[in-house]
Amino acid sequence: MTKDTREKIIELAQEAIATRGYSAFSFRELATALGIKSASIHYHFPTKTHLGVEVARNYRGQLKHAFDNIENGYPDDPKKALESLIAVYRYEVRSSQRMTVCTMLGAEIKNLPVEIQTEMKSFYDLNIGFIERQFQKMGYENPREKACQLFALLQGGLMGSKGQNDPAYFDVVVKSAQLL
Amino acid sequence: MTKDTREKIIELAQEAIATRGYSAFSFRELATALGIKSASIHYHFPTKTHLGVEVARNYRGQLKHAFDNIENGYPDDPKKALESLIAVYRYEVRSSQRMTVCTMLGAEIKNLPVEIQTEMKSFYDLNIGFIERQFQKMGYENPREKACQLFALLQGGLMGSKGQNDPAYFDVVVKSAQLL
DNA sequence: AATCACCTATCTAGTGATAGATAGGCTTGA
DNA sequence: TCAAGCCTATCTATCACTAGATAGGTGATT
Repeated sequence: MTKDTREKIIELAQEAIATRGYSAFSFRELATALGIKSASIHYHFPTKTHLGVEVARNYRGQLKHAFDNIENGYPDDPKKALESLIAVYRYEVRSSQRMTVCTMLGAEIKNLPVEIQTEMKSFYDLNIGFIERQFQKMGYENPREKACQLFALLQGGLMGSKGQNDPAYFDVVVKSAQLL
Repeated sequence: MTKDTREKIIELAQEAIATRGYSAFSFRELATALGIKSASIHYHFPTKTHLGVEVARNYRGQLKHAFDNIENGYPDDPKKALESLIAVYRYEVRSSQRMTVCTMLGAEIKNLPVEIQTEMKSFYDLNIGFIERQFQKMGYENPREKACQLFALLQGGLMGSKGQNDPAYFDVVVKSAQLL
């Protein structure tokens, strides 16, 4: 019951961060959305930094979980696994107003409390690690490098689609990943 | 003399936006840096939106100017022209705390006044247009698509380098552009 | 040449709104 | 009974923004 509130706060904060950024969301706005008062959010998270860190950790967990699922689903089909990842991004491009938490916090990084800055590295490690493993399975010679390249393409493609308000941009960009 | 103040405000605001974002910079901080009062900034720019639009326009002008220079310098060497563009990004990666104005405002887009959102499209048109022209000169079959791909790579590479605090990431990412 | 009107660029002092944060009290269920 | 969860009420700091004043320069009229 009460645990729910805490989780809902994290969920809403995550959505807000991915959509408008860390510095642009407020306790009051989350509270209003939840039908409670901003003071009550401080009960669960003493400071905005605490909440931010928790969102980051939560996001990290979701990432890990999603990657585990994909890899369990396609243990011997790395190409399908990569396509699943791309499909997630494509879905975000087409159906949401959001960036990725990783992308948004990455852009804002110089304006974040150090505790959150620290979390950033793990987002990249998870994403690139997942991609790298697929490329390994595919027998590529420089799986790590290729992974960095694909991930940059995904991030750049997502950002560009939103910036130009053109979902097709993402598809065009990702097309070049067919040189996998 | 006095014209200078206005220009210095734009300059400082641009730096602040590229570093920490539109929603994270304040009139007071610019004023303090200039040794004046925030009220004086309102003399030059009635609202934050006005200033933001002016920064965007100014940035657009700088972009255009930089691209013109490169194209005049290498009218018959599109490869060198592209290398010049990449060198600019590489320099930003290694020597500054900044993102690009285009990258930063792109991430924040859902939190920007519409007047500034509108400017975004022109950043992409300029960047991608420049790259496309070089690919045309190089006789590529789908210069526009290739241009989108390279630009996404540059944006993603810049963001990733900052997010991981690893300049080498950019170099690794851009290496894949050697398939030009 | 002197005066009057206006402009530029800044100031002081303040507005109301909102930010994150805190102290202390009420309510409810185990 | 007592702690969890949320409340009211408030604080301090900062936000963008405004009103009104002032000092110094420009320029035209007399």
